Amino acid sequence: MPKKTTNRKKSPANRPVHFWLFKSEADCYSINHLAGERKQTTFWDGVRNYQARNMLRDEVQPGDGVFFYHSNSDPLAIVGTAQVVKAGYPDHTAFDPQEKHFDPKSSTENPTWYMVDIQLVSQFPEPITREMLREDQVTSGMMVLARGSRLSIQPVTPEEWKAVHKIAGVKPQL
DNA sequence: GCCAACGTTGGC
DNA sequence: GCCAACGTTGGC
Repeated sequence: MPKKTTNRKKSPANRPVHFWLFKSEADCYSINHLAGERKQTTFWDGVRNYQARNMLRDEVQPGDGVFFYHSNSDPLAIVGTAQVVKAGYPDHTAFDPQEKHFDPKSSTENPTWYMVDIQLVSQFPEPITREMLREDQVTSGMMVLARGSRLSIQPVTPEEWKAVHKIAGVKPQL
């Protein structure tokens, strides 16, 4: 058997790597926050939308690529990439009344909300703004640009993954 | 700060 | 199960 040369985490059942876009308000949690974490890794808590929850719980897998997007910020942009390092597990911040995203419906026995762990892969040399995304044939179709697009966890196609890296002038590491 | 789009809640 | 009212998101 030849040695694997990539450092990519293997996905379950040889499932191909999927790609996602995670939104975060930069004031609340920016890519610099992630870069400053121990092991540059964090748990992605606070998602309180069922469609996004389903993706975190069922579809997002270790080794998957994540675009880090700053919403409600200046600039509005994809600012870098991360990789998923832990698959969906219960979001414990829903259990704690002290937490902003506390939800009494969710319990340890029957958790409503889920999160994954992600680790920083790269910060782009320059933020890839919505304007830049609109100018490119491939990326202009991304969900994040769609009118009224509020989903905080969004699927990204492999073509979009490549195209954003091309705009950024960065070689995809995933 | 405005407001359109969206998701959730709750009365019926 | 419908749908109006409401709260939130998030671009502009």
